[in-house]
Amino acid sequence: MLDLDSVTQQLSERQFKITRQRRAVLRAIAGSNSRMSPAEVYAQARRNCRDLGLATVYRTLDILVEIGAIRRMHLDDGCEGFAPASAEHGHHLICSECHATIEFEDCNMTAMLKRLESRTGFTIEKHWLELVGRCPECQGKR
Amino acid sequence: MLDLDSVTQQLSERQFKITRQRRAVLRAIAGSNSRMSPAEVYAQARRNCRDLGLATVYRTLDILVEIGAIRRMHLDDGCEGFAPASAEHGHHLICSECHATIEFEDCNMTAMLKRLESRTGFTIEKHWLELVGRCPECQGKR
DNA sequence: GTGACTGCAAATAATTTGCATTACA
DNA sequence: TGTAATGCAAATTATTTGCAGTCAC
Repeated sequence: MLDLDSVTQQLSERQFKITRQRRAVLRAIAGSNSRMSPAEVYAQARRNCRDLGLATVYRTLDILVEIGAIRRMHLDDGCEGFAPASAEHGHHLICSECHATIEFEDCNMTAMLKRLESRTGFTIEKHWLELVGRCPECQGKR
Repeated sequence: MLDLDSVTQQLSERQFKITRQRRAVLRAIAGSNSRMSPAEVYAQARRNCRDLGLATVYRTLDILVEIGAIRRMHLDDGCEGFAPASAEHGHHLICSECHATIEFEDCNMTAMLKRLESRTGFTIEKHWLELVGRCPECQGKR
């Protein structure tokens, strides 16, 4: 879930203006419980802001990633999905059927990372983890 | 690393023809120690096969993903990187500076996945993990 | 021999940019 | 009011497709 007030505040602090268009994009993302493509965000946000342009959606998504309000995700068919990222260090669990998306934090990988660092000589800076499965509602389907 | 002979054999078994172009693409990927974009594969493979077309590279990469010889990766700047995937269940560790790529298998997540399944009600089908860091050679740089 | 494979060019899709205009703060 | 942000259209980039010719088996 995305907390509109706190994101809005963050935008202000960073000197970004709170425009009607940005508000519409935020509401679109906050109102969805699944990861969205730029086109989906556009379609949804347009309902609240009829003169929104697709380019603005791209520009806004970039800003939201920059301030950490949403996170870029990998999708099976390619890339460029976005989902809210409320947690400082969060990952996503996505339903392969309906794309419902849940954020979780306890990935518990420090021990494994340490082991890998000493084995490879790499210094690991970050990790990227996504889980794909079936949400409770979709488990019967297909 | 990519074992040319075994991939070639897999291609044959699946009734794919071993063409000069496919060989060049395979050699390009096998000869690199880092993840490559389609354009990089094309540039490299072209050195061994001057009349190679970019479309063929795309078609070949699709086939290689299909037979599991390489794996699609997420890159920070977007998507569509490819790296060899020799292990049945492997993940990648990528250097953020030079893009050197190492595959590893022991991700050790079963306990965490179980916990998450019971907490969320999801059935987790697969996970996607990538680590980004600095390889030994690049640790001084920047 | 023949069907899968190819290069090329054209088509499509996705994203970014330039610029005159608008609207936050 | 001044400047960042916008919509639109054009430009760019990435990927896919159609098709006549080619080549692996």
